[in-house]
Amino acid sequence: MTPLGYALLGLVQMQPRSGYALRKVFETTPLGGYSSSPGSIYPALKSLEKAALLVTRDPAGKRGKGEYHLTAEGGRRLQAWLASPIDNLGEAMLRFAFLRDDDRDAILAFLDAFQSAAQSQSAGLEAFLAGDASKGMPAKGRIAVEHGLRQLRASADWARWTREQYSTD
Amino acid sequence: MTPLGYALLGLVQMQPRSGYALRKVFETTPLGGYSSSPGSIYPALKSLEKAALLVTRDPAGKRGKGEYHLTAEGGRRLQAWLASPIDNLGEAMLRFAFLRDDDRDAILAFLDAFQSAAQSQSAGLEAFLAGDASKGMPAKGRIAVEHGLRQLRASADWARWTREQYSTD
DNA sequence: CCAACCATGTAAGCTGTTACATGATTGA
DNA sequence: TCAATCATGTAACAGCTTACATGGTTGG
Repeated sequence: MTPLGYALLGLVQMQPRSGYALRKVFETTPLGGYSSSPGSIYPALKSLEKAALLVTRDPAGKRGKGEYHLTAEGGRRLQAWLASPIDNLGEAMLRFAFLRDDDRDAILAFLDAFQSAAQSQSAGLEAFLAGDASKGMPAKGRIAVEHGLRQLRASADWARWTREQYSTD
Repeated sequence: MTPLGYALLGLVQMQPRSGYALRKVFETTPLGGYSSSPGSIYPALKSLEKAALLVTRDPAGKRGKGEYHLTAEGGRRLQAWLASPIDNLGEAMLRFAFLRDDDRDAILAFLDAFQSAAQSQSAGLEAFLAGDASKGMPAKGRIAVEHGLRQLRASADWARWTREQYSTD
């Protein structure tokens, strides 16, 4: 499953939607980074449907076409993804957006894991800069790595800040 | 041309290398984010060679196989890429690493453009948060966007900091 | 001599991009 | 009625990932 697939599952879980409505979300929000254009979304929806993670249900009073709903298996897969260990910080942010609002424990656990992943990646870059491997590198290479470090620190700061929001209210 | 292709051109320009040596660079530096494993690098090298942006030259006293060298056209393509307007900040960092150290003007121009791209993307996210499109969004969605904002601000800060390094020495 | 590393590839499969195609509905 | 937008797709192509295959060289 690709990030796009999980994004679709997550959006449908929040609220059943038609393919077109899902596309609109990607077009009008920063989620757009995970997709673009019908050429990826419709095939992805088809494949989720074939895998029985989504179903189209027709009615709901509206005259429109079918809306996608999450199946039980789809819900399980989404949950498993949300709870899996963090390896990729970019994908992790997508996960954060889909965590259940009422599951405070999961949110706090996520934030801790996210912060510690960011810190350990920072430590990796620092070790790289301190080590032999970076010796032959031109100055701008090292400065580019510094950019990566600043990004990781910003991520860790975000996690700290967000954790406060969630624990002190 | 993909980022990987440009990364290969840039590395070869810094110093002619064999395919294996190039792979090692990706394996042992943070540049690794742009590739992995032979399955992408060797085919990419072949295609750059077919496009006449790289050539293999055998000798150099060493008994090893051929090393890749940049052709005149390859140099032009690399230059054009380095000088093109910034649209993607991630790719821009790759470019920064390959800017010529002696071309101070280009470096300063890059940093200005990078900073202004980061700021304009920040402004875009802020506008999104202030606008109607974000109204229906759950709280965690907005907090995830805040993460994006912090990343962009960290990028802009990096550009300011780096610019100082380059102008005051 | 054998393990490790040098060194280069190929093939299958999946995703995503781009670009095009189609038809229905609706507001001016 | 005509343009815009709703709504859904398909086809060609390129790129990457994974996994496998193959041989040479070298240090212990």
